[in-house]
This record gives sequence, structure tokens and C-alpha cells, in this order.
Amino acid sequence: MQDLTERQETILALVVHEYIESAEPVGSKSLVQRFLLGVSSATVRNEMLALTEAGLLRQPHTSAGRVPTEEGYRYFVRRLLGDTDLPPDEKRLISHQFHQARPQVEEWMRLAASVLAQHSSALSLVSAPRPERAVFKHLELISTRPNQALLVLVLQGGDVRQQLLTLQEGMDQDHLSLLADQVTRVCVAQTAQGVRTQAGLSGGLSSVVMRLVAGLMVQADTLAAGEVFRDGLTNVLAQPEFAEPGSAQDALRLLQEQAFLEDVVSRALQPAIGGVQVVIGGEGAWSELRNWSMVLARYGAPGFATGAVGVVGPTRMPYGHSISCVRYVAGLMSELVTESLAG
Amino acid sequence: MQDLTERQETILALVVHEYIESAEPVGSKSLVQRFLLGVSSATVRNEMLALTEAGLLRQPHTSAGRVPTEEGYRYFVRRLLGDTDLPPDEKRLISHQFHQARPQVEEWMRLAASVLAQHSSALSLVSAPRPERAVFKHLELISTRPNQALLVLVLQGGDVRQQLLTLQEGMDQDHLSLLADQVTRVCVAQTAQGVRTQAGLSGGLSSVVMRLVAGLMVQADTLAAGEVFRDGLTNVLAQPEFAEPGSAQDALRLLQEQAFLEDVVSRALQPAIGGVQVVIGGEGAWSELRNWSMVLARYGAPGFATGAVGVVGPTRMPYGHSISCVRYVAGLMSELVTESLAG
DNA sequence: GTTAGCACTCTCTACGCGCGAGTGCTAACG
DNA sequence: CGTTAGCACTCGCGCGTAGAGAGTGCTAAC
Repeated sequence: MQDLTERQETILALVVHEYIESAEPVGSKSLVQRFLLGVSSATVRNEMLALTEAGLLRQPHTSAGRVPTEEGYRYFVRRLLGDTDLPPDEKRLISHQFHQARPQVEEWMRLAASVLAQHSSALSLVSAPRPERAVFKHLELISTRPNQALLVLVLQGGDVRQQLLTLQEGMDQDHLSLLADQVTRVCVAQTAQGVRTQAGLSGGLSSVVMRLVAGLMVQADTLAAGEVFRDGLTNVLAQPEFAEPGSAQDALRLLQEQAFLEDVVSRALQPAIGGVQVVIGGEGAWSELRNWSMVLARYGAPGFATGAVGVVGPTRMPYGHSISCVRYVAGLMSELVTESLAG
Repeated sequence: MQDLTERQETILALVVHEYIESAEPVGSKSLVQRFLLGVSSATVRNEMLALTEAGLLRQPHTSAGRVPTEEGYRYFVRRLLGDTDLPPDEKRLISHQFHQARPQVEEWMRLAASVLAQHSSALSLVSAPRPERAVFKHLELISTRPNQALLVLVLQGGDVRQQLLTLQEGMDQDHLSLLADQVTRVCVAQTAQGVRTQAGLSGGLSSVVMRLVAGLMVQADTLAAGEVFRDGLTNVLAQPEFAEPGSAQDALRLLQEQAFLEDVVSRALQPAIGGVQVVIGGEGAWSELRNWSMVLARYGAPGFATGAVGVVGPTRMPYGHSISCVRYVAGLMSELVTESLAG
């Protein structure tokens, strides 16, 4: 694509800006008189024509104002959106909200989702911080009934998985503890693969338990997303683009699907920590998200545990603010995760 | 309220039935010709007038058909809705879907929510099975960093709570295990109150740990609902009564609120297992739910762990089907919980 | 008690009209 | 050659009107 002139860029930026505010097609005349440009509406019209031919703007109807296309938003975000940052008092507010949370990961996630939804007026997603690969840390077996035990598996990073276990023969708590200790000693610091190998080397009950543990670890590995917190659903439902019933339906259905979340999270995990990724209009990958955009970022301590945060809203989204919001919250979450690792 | 004649009841039932199907006010004439009643439309009109004066029907406009009032729905559900049951093949389908789940509580809950949403075309809620009072079962302390530990608290019934713990002085795993064993020995089978008392009797680090444990247990006690799974959001958004944007907003916001869920779940936990509760139009308690109904049931093993399942949809809801659906799913969940207790 | 008939009410849809916003084009200007 | 004023044209939107259709309440007859 050929580069735009400076004036064309200004106009594109203004159209995007205005449309994001008003949700209505913006015309040449209103633009001129609202921003006191030094040119006439006719000139603006000519430039708009050029932008329309370049595929950055479009007209909903023959004689309506202009609306940015997806391509237009992309150009805007990539080239025209300067490095924005949250105003200091908004930062203070958010950080204040965060630091009164109880020190539990779910609490942080719930809070991050709530804060993001509130400050971005969009739908927020927060996935649990997870290690790239599950690494065995500790096993505990707790007797519940004569021939039943609760298996509690702690992974490196603090992830806890549990499963009920039916035993052929009754075992008391002492025997179970002994068994758990044996398994822990052998498996500590192993990956799923390693645990499975160990299971092959030993026999009897401990082999069975190890196989179970390996299964749980494989499960943890396959789920990139794990638990996902959402918030701010009503925010997006209030947007005028979803006024007609059914218009938001496909997208909302998609947002409930675990497979989609996996997809999004793994995508968000690509870039380095600190980088924010903007996906506009489904980007070809998800047709249901034609009118939606996502702002995603990774957080956590790389190599130990990372997760994704992001907001989802209409393409007509205040990108600057959303991006700085997501970046800031990702930063806070990273701090919390790192702190909890460092002690 | 005076009793209705048999014919009036028939007409009320038909109006409810028709309106649930079509979502449009039902008139006397269409009723007669559709159901081949042995009377004329004028007669039906007279009866409808009586029902309107009794507060069971109302007219949206002076010359429109009749629509059931909340009171009308209540009468219908209480007196006219015979004991319905799911057709055998639907039962088989649901039970089949259930029995291929992995044996984990979250899995069951997710599944129950999904099944209910699918079969009732409404929004479903499933709360985790929880004991009425948290009872201490087992404590484990796992070293993560030199002066940090992960506290894993197992409650009777298999509920697991965890929290990170920062230590003043470094302790290795052996010391931590010893400490955990001490605490476990003293606190086993105690309620939150009991653990707090024990904390007062002992001193040093174990007292600190016990106080923490008591805090977690109190937390568990206060949260009647705990984790709640939802599904089928798009089902209700597709309903014609929520066509205007914003009409569903209040209710959806309410459905996200933990406080509300607590309220609903504690209400659902009132009746005996097997009983299904129908809340029509918010029942005065929740004004946001004026156009909504809920069908709730309790499940689990009383005395050990119980939770709530239910569906939420427009007042214009196929009550018969929803009720049998909820009852059946609650039954299945009860079986699963009981099985997992009995081993 | 039931029914046929009738006048009435009210919603919904279509249609026509004018307004206003916005456009593209053309010709004139610096 | 870029810019601008002017103008004819298009289209969506709001509004009032008219007619169809559905449904009602009332009355009088069976």
C-alpha cells in the first residue's frame, strides 16, 4: 500500500476518533467545523475519496458519512496511534484496587477482569498463569473413606490439581502418606513424560498412582488456558452496534467456547511480556468476530508461569486507552506473579 | 382467591401454553379454532374477562389478546401443571452425556450446566457441592522458596483451599511437614470455630498457621455458593422478549453478582433434595428479574455436601419441561456426589 | 348460560412527503 | 495543479395518514 500524505493521515485519525466517540458515520463538513481545519469541506471530501479508494474508509450508504474499515483501524493502530499511557490518577486507582486483594491467584484474576472491564468498558478475559510445562512438585494422598483417597497434586508454580481415587484394598492414612512420599521423592522436578517413565520403572500401587499423576499433568499441559475469568459482559451488550438482537450472538457463543479461548490465549502468549497485541475484526481467523476487536497481552514470569489478559469489544473501540489499560494490568499481574514466586 | 371453574382452568392453561409457544398475545378466536373447543369465541371471551379480573391474565393493549400475569403463571405451575417427566429417550441422552465425564467435580458441574442449557434453552446455573459447615480434614505445607510455603487445606468432602504463606525464617520441607502434621492432629474434624480455639491454646508458628486455616474455613462457610458455572447465555439473548437492547441488561448484570448468586443458592438449598422450586418474576425479592423466572433444585448428599442447580429464563418458559429437566439433572448430580462419597 | 352480531379500539404496515446531511462533479480561482 | 465554491443528486429518517387485521365488550336473541 502506498503511503498516505500527512493530511490524509490526519483525516483518517480524525474520522476514527470521531466515529469511536459518536458511533455514527462522520461527514466532511462536520469534521471541518468541529476541528477548525484550515481547509474547506470539499478538500476533505477529496481526501476522503482517496482514503475510500485505498480501502481505509467506506460509506455505509451512497450519501452518508465515512466509517473506518478494518484496514483503516489497522493503519490507525499501527502508524497513527502514538505511545499512549494511562493518566497517573487512573493508574493509582487501579493499583489501589489491586493491592487490597487477598493474596490468592483467583482473587487477582477476578480483580484483573473486573478492573479491565470497568476501565475499558468492554468485555475482559483473564487466563490463569500457567507454566509452559507442568513440573511435578509434591504429591499428597488423603484418606477420605476406607477404600477411597483424595489425590492432591501440587505443580511447580503453585498449581494444584486433585482427583478422587478408589482403592482396591483399604489403606489408612499412614500407608497413604508413605506411598505419597515415595512417589514424591521419585517424581519431584519431573515433567509428565518423566513421571510416566518412572511409572514404568516401578511397580505395584505407586506405579498406578504415578500413571494417574502423569495423566493429570498431561491434562495440565494440553490446556493452555485453564481457567478463564470474564467480566463486563453487559458493557459490550450496551454498545449501539449490538442493538439488533442476534448481532452479538455468534460472537458471544464463540467467547464461551473453550477451544476458542485456548486459541486466543495461545496467540496472546506469542509475543514477549510487555508487548500488546491488537486483533481487529477477527483477522481472518474467526469469522464470528467480524465486528469485534481484541487487545491481548501476556503476563507472568517467563519460564515459570505466564497467562494472558485482554479485552474484547466492538471494532469501534478506544484503542489507545484499551491498549494502555491492558498493558498496565498485565504489568501489575506480572509483578504479583513474580513476587509470589520470589517470596 | 376464589377457585376457578374447570373451564376457566382449561382456558388459562391453553393461554399459558399458547403464549409460551408463540410469544404473542393469544385471542379468543384463535384459541377456539386451534383447539376445537366445543364453545364459541364469545364464551371464551367471557371466561377470559373473569380470568383478567381475577388477575391471572392481562391485555397488553385495549384490544389485544391475553397474556398470563405472573400470578397466572404461578396458578398454572401450582395447580394445573401435572407431574411431568422427561421422555425416556431424552433421559437416556442426558445420562449418556453425563457418564462419559471424567470423574472430577468441576467436570460434572460444567457438564450439568451445559446439559441444562441445551435441553431447557435457557440460562443455567450450577453451584459447587459444599458442606453446610467447613470441617477440617488435613493440612499440608509445601516449601516453594526458602522463606515461602504453599498452604494446602483439605476440607471434609474433598474441598481444597490453598494460600501462599510468607515465613519470617527459612524452613525446609521436613520442618514444614512436621508443623503441618502437628496442626492436622490437633484440628482434624474441627469447624472454623474449633480451629480458632485451638489456635488460642497453642503458641508459636502453629498458632499462626491455625489462625490462617480458621480464616480460610470462615471464608468457605460464608460463601454458600462458591464457584458457580453458567451456560446458555445466548439462549436467553435469543428470546424475543429481550429483542430491545438493554431489556436484558439489568438481569444479566444481576446474574454476574456474587451476592445475588449467594442469595439464590441459599434459597435453593431450603427445600429437601428432590424438590424443585419455581421463582416467577423475581417474587418481589429482585426487581431486576421482573420478566424472568427461575427453576431451582438442590442436589448432593445432605449432611455432607450439597449444591444447587437451576435454569433462568423468561417468565414465558416451558415450566413443565424445565422442571423435569432440572429435577433429573439434580438427581444425576446427587448420584455422582453420593457415589464419590461412598467410594 | 350460550351465542351471533356489531361497533369500537388499537396495533402494524405501507406509503408518500419533506427535511437534512452528505456526496460527487464541475468550473473558477490563486 | 491544488483548492474551493456552487450545485444537483441521493439516500436515510421522521412524520402523518390510511387501511387492514385482530381482538374486544356489549347487547339482544336463542
